[in-house]
Amino acid sequence: MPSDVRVRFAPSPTGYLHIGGARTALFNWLFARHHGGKFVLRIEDTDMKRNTEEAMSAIYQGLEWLGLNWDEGPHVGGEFGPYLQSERTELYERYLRKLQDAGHIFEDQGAMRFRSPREHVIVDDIVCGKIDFDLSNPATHPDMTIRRPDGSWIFHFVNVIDDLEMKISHVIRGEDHLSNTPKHIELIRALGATPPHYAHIPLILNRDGSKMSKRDEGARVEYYIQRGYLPAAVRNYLCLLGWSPKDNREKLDIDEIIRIFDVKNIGRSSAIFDPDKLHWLNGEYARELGDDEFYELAVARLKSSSVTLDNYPEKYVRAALQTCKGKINTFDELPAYCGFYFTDDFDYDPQSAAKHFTPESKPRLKAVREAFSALETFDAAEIEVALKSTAAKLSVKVGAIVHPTRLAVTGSNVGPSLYHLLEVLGKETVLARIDRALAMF
RNA sequence: GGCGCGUUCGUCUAGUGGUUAGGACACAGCCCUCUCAAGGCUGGUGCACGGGUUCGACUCCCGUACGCGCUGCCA
Repeated sequence: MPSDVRVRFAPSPTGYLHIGGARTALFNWLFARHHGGKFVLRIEDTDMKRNTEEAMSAIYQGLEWLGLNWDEGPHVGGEFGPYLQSERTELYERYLRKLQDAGHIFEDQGAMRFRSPREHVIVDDIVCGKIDFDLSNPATHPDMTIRRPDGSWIFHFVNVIDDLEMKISHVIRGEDHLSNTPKHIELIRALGATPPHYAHIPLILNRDGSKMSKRDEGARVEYYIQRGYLPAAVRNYLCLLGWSPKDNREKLDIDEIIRIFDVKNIGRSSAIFDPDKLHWLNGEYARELGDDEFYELAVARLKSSSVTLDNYPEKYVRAALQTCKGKINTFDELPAYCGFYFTDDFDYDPQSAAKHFTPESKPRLKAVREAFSALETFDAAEIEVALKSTAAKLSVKVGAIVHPTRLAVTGSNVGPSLYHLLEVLGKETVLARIDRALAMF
């Protein structure tokens, strides 16, 4: 039996996809997938002035990146199209006439307004419960305008009409619309139709509790795409804002989420977006990546950074990146983490140098150089033996020679496994870099 | 101002009358260890406040405070 669950995500093209909007889309998508229903994308572009294809592509790209495929909407079509409100004006005219004929409309300075029946409206919300709104006072609940004097349409009207026309069964949207819902219901009833089911989900807030706005860093999905986050991780994190599987699991496969997702389990209080937790979760996903997958993503990220890979054979690049796998949480950390592989011209981190380029370091580095130059095979295992025996010979801890060596060869005291990194770099390069460091003393 | 919604560690959350209030992120310490991560262990911090109801309230009711939303010819 096919499901008659039909939900929609109805953004207005403002040029980017807001992270809160993405979560609203995600919850709609999950609901549709859970019930085997349809997820519809509708673009609310009634404000014609700045609605371009470029502005909309940010929405399409963001949704696609998150894997939120729509069953009906732009690009894919569907039997209830068109899915751009700017192409549906005839429909709105028809509905306006219908309301006029029934005597629900009056004109006010050129604008068309809907005369409220002025009654109590009970919104029976799936997450918020039953809420009684008293719309009897015109002073506090003025008759809403549905069309401006210039002929353009107001959101409340076209949104409601399209939900009706597109046979939307459940309206899952941000809580900021909760107070608007009784007005929408009035309109629907005046049309002789039955309202959809409603589910208003809590908003996502900034660290300081303020509403996330377009100015905030991290408020747009684009930001996470650019910074090298993994879509599965961002999607997983978004699921956890206001929803929980209730069994302490956090990292969840999307198929598992679809299976257990239930709107009724969505919380009622707003949630603060925590970049630290997303960062951690992204690391959890990044560590699970396959070698090839990691390599592809890493190369893609490095290509858009100042690191140049052109002069290095793929085998070298692969080996180098392999030593970074599991060490980073997001790919934008990569250029700084592995840059030393792809240039000999790097600076020594001043704080590390102060600590590890000391007078005692010189003889140690020299000893390391000697041990390395004597090696026949320059691989991680041999390097480890050489470093440890050198440390033993000098009667110092391994760390006492490892740190200066790492600093000399990479410019930093943080990075991949030293033994493996040296193997990748190769004997010649390593010796040259130690010489360069030695010249500092 | 009016109306609506909300309030469990710093943050995300579990919890629906009797729990040592659980987990995760972050933070601190320890272990592991070639650094950093990862992993393991340990630690601290929480039911906004005041009244009820009840033998017993984080849980139910009423207030207060605080936050947020709506109150547009924005969406």
